[in-house]
Amino acid sequence: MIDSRTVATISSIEELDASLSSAVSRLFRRVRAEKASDQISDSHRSVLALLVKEGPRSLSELSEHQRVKPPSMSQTVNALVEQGYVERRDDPTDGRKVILTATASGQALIEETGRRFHAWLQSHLVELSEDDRETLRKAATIIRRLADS
Amino acid sequence: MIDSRTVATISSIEELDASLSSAVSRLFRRVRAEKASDQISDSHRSVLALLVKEGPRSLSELSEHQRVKPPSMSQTVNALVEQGYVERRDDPTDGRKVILTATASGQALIEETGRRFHAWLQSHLVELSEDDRETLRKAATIIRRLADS
DNA sequence: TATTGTTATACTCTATAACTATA
DNA sequence: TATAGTTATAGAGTATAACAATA
Repeated sequence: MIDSRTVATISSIEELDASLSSAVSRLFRRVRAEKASDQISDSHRSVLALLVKEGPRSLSELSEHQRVKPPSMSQTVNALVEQGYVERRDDPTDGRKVILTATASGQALIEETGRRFHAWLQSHLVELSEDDRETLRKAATIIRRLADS
Repeated sequence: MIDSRTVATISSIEELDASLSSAVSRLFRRVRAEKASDQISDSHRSVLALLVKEGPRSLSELSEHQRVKPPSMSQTVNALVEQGYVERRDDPTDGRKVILTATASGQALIEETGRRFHAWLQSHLVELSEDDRETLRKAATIIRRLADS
């Protein structure tokens, strides 16, 4: 049964949907623009950041996590190894596998990249009212739940 | 001067930054995954959606809006014209310009794409409490302000 | 001269197919 | 046989450089 209250809810959900989609998409583009002033590409940084934050991984683990095929990840890893950001060594327990580890230089790069973006976002967050920040805190939790569901 | 209260604010802003960055990034990836089940690529759809929603544009207007160089946009537009989603005609008032317009087929494609994604998001939004939706409404406004600043 | 757009060419990231080496 | 990874090759999207046409 659809009464007037249900109709109001549907309409407000469509508006929320449109508003939220647009806002998130704009923020994401802004994030990308900040990151773009970097030496390293988005996909390379994303792999390097995973190795820095979550430790060594095999090639297939990386390719699954980034949702690319193994040959693509192989190429990405090659570039990172050549640039000295990642070290590749054989897995002693399984000769088919390789273990990819971020080097000190790779760690430093990720920290610098993060520092720059977060400096941008934080400088804007600090200008908000505490009420607005509290709203964003709650929203982040809700958005994360939505994205993971 | 940094007192204990300032320190507390800095720390909470760092946490909000981390939490918000992560949540937005996850939602965006989820959005992309929904869209990926499409015939048309992300960059092409983005251009077509602009023409559908905001009306005819010149090539340089499109390239500026999407932040790509004119030759790249020229190629994107070529593909959309070949597929029948966009019509290209000369600007009667300025012989250098071209006017790009979405065709009926292009409009239909964007509507279908939107329908599918919004169905996903809306189906999740209706499951939230009204309080959570109100939080998201406020957050969308704040996030948009952040992204545009 | 400056602006609008196109063509030619190259680079990056991704994919599929075919292969090697190991389990 | 199945799994982990690499090499070869191709396609999509982007860029720069050089160009043509118009203002």
